[in-house]
Amino acid sequence: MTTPNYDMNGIIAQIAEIREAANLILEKELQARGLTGIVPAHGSVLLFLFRQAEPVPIKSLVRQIGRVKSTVTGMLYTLERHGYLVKQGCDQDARSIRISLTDKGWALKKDFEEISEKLLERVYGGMPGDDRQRLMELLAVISGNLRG
Amino acid sequence: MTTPNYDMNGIIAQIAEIREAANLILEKELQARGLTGIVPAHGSVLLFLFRQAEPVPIKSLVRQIGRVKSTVTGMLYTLERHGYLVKQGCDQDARSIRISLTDKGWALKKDFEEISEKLLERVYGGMPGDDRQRLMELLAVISGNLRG
DNA sequence: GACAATTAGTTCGCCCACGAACTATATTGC
DNA sequence: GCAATATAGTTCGTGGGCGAACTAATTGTC
Repeated sequence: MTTPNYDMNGIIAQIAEIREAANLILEKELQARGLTGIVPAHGSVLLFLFRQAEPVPIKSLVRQIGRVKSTVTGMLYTLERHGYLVKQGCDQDARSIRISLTDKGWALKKDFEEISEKLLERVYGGMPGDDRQRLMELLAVISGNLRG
Repeated sequence: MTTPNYDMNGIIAQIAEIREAANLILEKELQARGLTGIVPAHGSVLLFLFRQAEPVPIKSLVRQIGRVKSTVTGMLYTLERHGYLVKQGCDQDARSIRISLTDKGWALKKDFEEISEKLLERVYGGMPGDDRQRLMELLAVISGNLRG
């Protein structure tokens, strides 16, 4: 269960495996902290909301996090149901709904930062700084190749 | 939709992005070839079945591909429904179900190989061989760090 | 041989993820 | 002013992914 074994396209399989392993670690850490209802996929939503001082329309969230509207609708429903955020109507535009974190939501910020740092340490381990740098450069190249 | 933008843990975000981009390319390629009902997640299942000369119990598939039983049940249902594989009872063990590719399933082998190669070229682009090697080494380190 | 413990698979509930269709409001054009 | 169009979100159907509970058959034990 922990280690996928399909050896299709070397790198891509390797990359998929790393991503899954990282997600697993995040899930465990969330669980260890008793943060129910939060899953790794919520990370991008939370990170975005942590940067907002005021309620923001869902639209701007969607624009930022690289997820489709309907997916966002679902995640927001989950986060709202667990009391991490609230929705409110907008006076200027009746179609728009503005979302903001509750106190319970803001309380995640510290956990988020701590968990992120912890994961990062775990990922790199004792890898030297210049190797880390090189790795990021090479990944950036690949990312660019796929984007083009 | 193409470029997720959450910049949480540099590498992990980068890795997640690459994986998603690769999946997107695979989906497009599958669609371009008219291979309906097949999604990237089926890759590990197919790769496993391509290596089997005879019907194999689901159990051994589960052991190999790093997915939980219930997930495999679902994927097999999909692949069966689309005519890529068949299930048959086992004489020795009435609990066991043996699966095997149909002709339509075996026909995927060629596509699979071509698409894999194409993706690999796309991923690496003009990256020199020693850089590729170095990248794989560094990824292996990270993979090891997460596994431990 | 009877009963307990394993094992193989399925089912169910929950979640992310997508696209297509839909509702309701806002804008634009004339 | 009003019809056409664009925009914000939701809903629905499909599918992967997980864990927990369940069924049925097998194996182990006494």
